[in-house]
Amino acid sequence: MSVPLTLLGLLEREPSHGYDLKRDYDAFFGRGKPLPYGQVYSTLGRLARDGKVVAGEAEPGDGPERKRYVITEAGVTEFEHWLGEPVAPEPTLQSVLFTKVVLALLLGRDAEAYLDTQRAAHLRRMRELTELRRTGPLVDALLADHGLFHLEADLRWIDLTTARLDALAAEVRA
Amino acid sequence: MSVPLTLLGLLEREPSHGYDLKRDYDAFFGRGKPLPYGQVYSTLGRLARDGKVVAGEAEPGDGPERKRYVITEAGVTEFEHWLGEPVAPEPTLQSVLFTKVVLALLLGRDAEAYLDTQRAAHLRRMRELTELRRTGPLVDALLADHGLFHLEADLRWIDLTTARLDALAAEVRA
DNA sequence: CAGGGATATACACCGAGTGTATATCTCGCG
DNA sequence: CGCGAGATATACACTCGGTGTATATCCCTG
Repeated sequence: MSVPLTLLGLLEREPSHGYDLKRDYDAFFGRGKPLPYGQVYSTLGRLARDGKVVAGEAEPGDGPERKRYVITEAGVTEFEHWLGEPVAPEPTLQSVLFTKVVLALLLGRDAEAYLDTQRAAHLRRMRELTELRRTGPLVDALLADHGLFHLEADLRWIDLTTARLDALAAEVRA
Repeated sequence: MSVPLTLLGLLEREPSHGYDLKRDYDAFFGRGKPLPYGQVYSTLGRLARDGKVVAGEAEPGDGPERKRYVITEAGVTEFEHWLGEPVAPEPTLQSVLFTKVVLALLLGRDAEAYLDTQRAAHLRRMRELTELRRTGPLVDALLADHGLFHLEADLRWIDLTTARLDALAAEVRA
């Protein structure tokens, strides 16, 4: 999820060490997918190489030595620009669901059965997210809603595609 | 989009060369994002290394030399399994939209302005996709619908988040 | 027969992601 | 007192996916 820019944003808040950045990232954005340490330091290394941040000398603090990273002017500029720009909305028109359906049709497999199991998996996940939405704090609720809306979108597409399966098969085999 | 499995699927249809695989992939799945040659051959190399396909000797045909790739039993098994399994529905609960909103709030930027420009970008893209949906063949229409459904999902989330912005700001700063 | 376009593959490089190793400090417990 | 567990902190090696570029052959046209 655009880790370099996100770390840059956290550094814009205040200078920090890799370890703390990882904690912050996980607290704010890590829902169910914590940032691995390996990625933190390699990302910081690239940011430093490109002049977006500067790494301080290793300082013995309480605890092991650590480096303090500070964002640069170039880093701030880049981050501001990214934050202001909207995310490109569905630029590629690709989806694994579509891929599996077409491959199933191409190879004479049961595409409708696949769509059914996919629908079931989606419904299961929607029940989980509905529960999370109900019990969690606002941040979790918003993320659950985001997931739920997109799962609903998939469900609509699954139903639509199920209805069009014969026509799609004809067009694909042509 | 899971390129290795997709190529495996195309090879299950019939043995083929890298070049033709790229053409087939683009024709069926490449909508606006053709598969680069570099990725074709490196992927085939990995599939061959892992025993999912076997590469024939280079054959002089009409045209330059080419290698014919054939799927193996192991490859078929792997592909069948993948095709039957549903895609994991929204496992991570992460989204760039959410990230940008939270970072804007954390750093005292205008999150609502960002949400507005994002909404505008989405609406613009929805008009494009609506047109594609109207004029294109069924395959394009289905992909456009998939995109449209997900853009609508984002719009709902954008509106919801706009309405909750103050509460979210309070929770994030805490 | 020269050369442009289609066919076909190889290679080098980078970012992202994963796993593992390593070193230091703190604190509790016998 | 000292020793080991756990928290803190970074480095490194490796793989995959993705992008761009180079290279070689054949075909067709003028």
